[in-house]
Amino acid sequence: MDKQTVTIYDVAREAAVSMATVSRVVNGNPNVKPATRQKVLDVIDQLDYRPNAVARGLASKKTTTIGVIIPDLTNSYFSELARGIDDVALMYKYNIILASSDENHDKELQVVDNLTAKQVDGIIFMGNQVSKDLRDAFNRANAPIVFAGSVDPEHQSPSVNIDYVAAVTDAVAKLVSRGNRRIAFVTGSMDESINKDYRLKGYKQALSSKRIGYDEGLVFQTDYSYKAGYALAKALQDVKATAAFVGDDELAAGVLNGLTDAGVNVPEDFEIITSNDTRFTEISRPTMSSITQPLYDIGAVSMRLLTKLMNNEEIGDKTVVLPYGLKKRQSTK
Amino acid sequence: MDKQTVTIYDVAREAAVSMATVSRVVNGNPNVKPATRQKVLDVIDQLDYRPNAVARGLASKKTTTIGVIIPDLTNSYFSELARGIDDVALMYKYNIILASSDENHDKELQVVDNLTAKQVDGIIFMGNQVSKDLRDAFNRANAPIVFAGSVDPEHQSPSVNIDYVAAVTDAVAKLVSRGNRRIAFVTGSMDESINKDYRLKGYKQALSSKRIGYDEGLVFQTDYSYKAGYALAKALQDVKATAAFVGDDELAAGVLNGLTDAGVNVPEDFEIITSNDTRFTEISRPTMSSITQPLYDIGAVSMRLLTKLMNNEEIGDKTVVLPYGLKKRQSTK
DNA sequence: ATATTAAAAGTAAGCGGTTTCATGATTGCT
DNA sequence: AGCAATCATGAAACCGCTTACTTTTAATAT
Repeated sequence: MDKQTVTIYDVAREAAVSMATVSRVVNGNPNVKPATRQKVLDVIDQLDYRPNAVARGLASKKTTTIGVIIPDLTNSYFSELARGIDDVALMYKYNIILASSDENHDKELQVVDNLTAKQVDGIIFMGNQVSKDLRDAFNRANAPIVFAGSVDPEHQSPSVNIDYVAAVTDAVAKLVSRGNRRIAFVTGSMDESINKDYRLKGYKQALSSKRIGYDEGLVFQTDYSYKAGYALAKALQDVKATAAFVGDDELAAGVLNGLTDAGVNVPEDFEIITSNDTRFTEISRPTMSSITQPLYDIGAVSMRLLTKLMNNEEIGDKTVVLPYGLKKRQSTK
Repeated sequence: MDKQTVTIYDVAREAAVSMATVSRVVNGNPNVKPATRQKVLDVIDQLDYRPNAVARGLASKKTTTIGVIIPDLTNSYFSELARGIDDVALMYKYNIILASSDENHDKELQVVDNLTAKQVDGIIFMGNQVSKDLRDAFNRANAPIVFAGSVDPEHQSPSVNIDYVAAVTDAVAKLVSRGNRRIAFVTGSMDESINKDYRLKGYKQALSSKRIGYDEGLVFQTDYSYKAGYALAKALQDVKATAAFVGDDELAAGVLNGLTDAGVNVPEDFEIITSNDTRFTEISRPTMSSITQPLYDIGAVSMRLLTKLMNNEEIGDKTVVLPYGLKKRQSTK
């Protein structure tokens, strides 16, 4: 059944050297005479030897595998991050064990323990609630963690982000400056720190700096889906909002289309700014103005940071903040 | 540095049994006296022992890890499949090593060898060209492969799909029945078997059954991106096409918006049917008519099939064909 | 030539489990 | 009570590689 696999031992025998020597050439250890190295290399080639990564992992305690915890694969925001992660992981020869969390606490816990059992060398976490349990699980993992495009409210773990507060402040201020007084704040669950502690803060900040009162009735929490956004159209009209900041592009597309289908003209009667500048912002009609963030880079930088951590390199600031912007498209005047 | 990890040996000592016994209880082997089992379980609990999956993998030659080769994480078609895969993988306790191929041959090759080195128990492949080299790499992997939402033109590997030929035939026939005579065929590279051998066949079939000549000038190959589609608008008008079948939703959205922005009314002046029924079809305006496929299920079934294969279970037909449909939305009359 | 040092190669002990096989403890029967 | 059959456990080999340590070989110095 099993195809005969050739092991380091076979190579050693065939090349008439010890396993140690073979291991050395495989690992690029310089303490090998060129002639010997060549001989071994030839045998490796001839036998088509391929080192068993599992054995290697056990012996060296390094698996060259990292875990990536992602709330939702099908959400562009996360998949763009993942792409950045993936690319630099490849660059540094790490493999990725992808683990979906569905933003579900128990699942996250289980997933982390799982990754720990698999002895990953590091973990990239996307998600926005970190319970004590989860923190414990992280610690058990005995591997560095970095938060990618996700915020660690307690600033215990390294993370790479944009300045969410400032970004939202800017976005909402823009809406205000266009004369909007009743600006809805539409995001996912307020249990998520990014919403509760960052975005909402930016929202309030923008309002108060313009002397606009905060009205809780304008705050909508729902899930990050097109459908959820679409369904929100009526409520938005009911509260007489004339604009909205939305925390997710797909959600924003839903809001946009829901409103449009309800006969509301965007941007004339209602302005929308969304958050992630994913492809949805271009595809929808009207196209959507958005906060822009370097999604790919957030992923890439996270992974790069992780490699440093795994390498025990000194790193400066544990939290890196990437620049954001505001892109005007058709959903704002 | 390293946190003290507790091993099976520690548990054995503490519980005053042998490692073998601990191993047995961990693995649910029935040959353990209930009292002993309980004692061991208690110690495991007390010591917070967690088996090292790498060691396990080496000893048992099973890693409970599978490889998933995906051309593009950010493409909804694939990420929807991946979600299905992920869910049932979780169900069966498998972890996923995600490997992006970018639909690039060399990368695919490297990736497969990589997964092989990591001793994955199985592989799910998405992609549409299988060179001899790649086939060889698959064989070396010594692990079952299944093609998910991708076609193996030589029918050597198990796969789960829809009937692409029939689906495209239906779609194009629908366009014809609306009176369109010049129907463009817009997809990705013709190097991909799914395009060259399946979709195109369906296209031709639909035309010839309606006695419409095949015009190569109506066939467009490009990459699966919004931009590419958008850029195609002019060419589409130049060849005087009045409708198009498009092989990817994002691409279709590009075509749609490109046309719209060029002043062409969809569907009045130009009808579009796309292929994957992803969320883009709902978000665009007008919404897009599409072939419907059970994306999640294709992924899920693929994974389920893989588990059977890994388990050496007898399976009936190596290629499972799931039902497709046609969903009329606003991009067709 | 010989002593000293550095470079190259080998030995073998793990890494943390699984699993085969042997052995001792139980149980069932007559 | 005596013996076979069954169950529960332990001993130890092994999975395929890395690595600390030792030995051998080569190079340089004296």
